Formats: sequence, structure tokens, C-alpha cells
Amino acid sequence: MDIEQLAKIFKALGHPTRIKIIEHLININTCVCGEIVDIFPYSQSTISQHLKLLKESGIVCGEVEGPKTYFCVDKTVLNTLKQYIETL
Amino acid sequence: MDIEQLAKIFKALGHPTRIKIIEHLININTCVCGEIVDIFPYSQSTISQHLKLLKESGIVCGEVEGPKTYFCVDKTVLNTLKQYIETL
DNA sequence: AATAATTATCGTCTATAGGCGATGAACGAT
DNA sequence: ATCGTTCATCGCCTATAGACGATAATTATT
Repeated sequence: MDIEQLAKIFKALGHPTRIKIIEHLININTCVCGEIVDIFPYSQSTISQHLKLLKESGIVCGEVEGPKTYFCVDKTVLNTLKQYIETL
Repeated sequence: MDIEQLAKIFKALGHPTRIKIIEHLININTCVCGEIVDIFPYSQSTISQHLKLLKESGIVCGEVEGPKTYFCVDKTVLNTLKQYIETL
């Protein structure tokens, strides 16, 4: 994995809310934006922005289905991250 | 480990230069600021700033010895980080 | 005591992050 | 066709990041 890509993922994880989002996504496997908005004390636009960052880093992917978007963690990317950390 | 602390570490790793610094510190065990400055195409103040961020996150510690400061990776913190990643 | 070497900090600049409300776009249901 | 739902995006604001050169602070050496 590219070091730039790695830095992007770390950066994406570099915010408490985004870590919690990742943990939540892993726990319940897949999730819709509104559900996450309900959990956190932030506006819909703020959560959407966090999800966008996570998506851009590659650690999260989102599938549009009708009016909703289903977000989930990309296990492949997560595993690559785990492997990298192990080399440290 | 506190989630705020975790986010700080991820944030600290969220920059290509800082990832490379960490890798270098692990490879050669301990290192002085000037040596890192020689490796990267950045000024001494910029590298010093990166090292400060890494130190503040806890992933790196620095010991002052005379006019030099010896930086090294805190293995305990690194292991905690590894353990956390494994739980994801 | 003066100088050289090493690192940290300050001030400055531009760019990005992080929050918000308001609006836009896409879809389902009525 | 209209309306409600859901999400993304825009514009705005303030705070922080990231780079630099210049300067301060500390120490070893001469």
C-alpha cells in the first residue's frame, strides 16, 4: 500500500467521531447515514462530511440504494491497514 | 486507551512525512533531530514541528542529552495501538 | 568568555479541517 | 405531480495544520 494512501487512512481515523463511526460500522456491519446522525450530537451535514472523508480514504465504502446510502467498512482495506501496523 | 488519545495518535500518523519518520525511528532505534532533517527535503523547523506532534501524541518520546535530543518510538504505546487495531 | 552546534520556539503565511444552516438532488409513496 | 424522506453539497465562519525563516535557548568546545 502506498504511503500516501496510508497517511490518508490514518488522517481519516484521526478524529474521535470518525473512530466511533468506524467502530459502530464494524459492530452493526452496515449502516445508513441517518442512523449515525441519531447517535452523535452533530448535525446531518457534519456527519455526512465525516463519512465523506472516511470514504475518500478508502476505509469505508457507501452504496446508494434508493434515497439511502448504506455505509460499511472495507474489510480489505482494514486488513491491509492491520498488516501494515504489524510491520511497525 | 482513551479514544481521544487514539485519535491523537492516528492524527499524528496522518502525514506521509511523519509516517516515514516513525519508520526510520523504528529501523535505527533512536535518532537525533538533525539526522532526520538530513533525510527529508524540509527545513529544520518543520521537522522539529513534526517531531513535536509525534511526541505530543505519545507515540514518540525524546530524551534531551546535552545539546541533542534523542527521539525514539515508545514501544508500549505502539503495542497498545497494535492491540487496538486488532480489535477492529 | 566566546563560539559553534543543536534543537525549540516564534511569527507569518496559505491551505485545510471542522462545525453549522440552508439548499439541492434523488428517490418512494401518496 | 406533489410531497416527504434521505443524503450530499454549498457557503460561511473560526481554528488548526503545515511550511518557512529568524531567533532564542542550551550545551560543548576552545
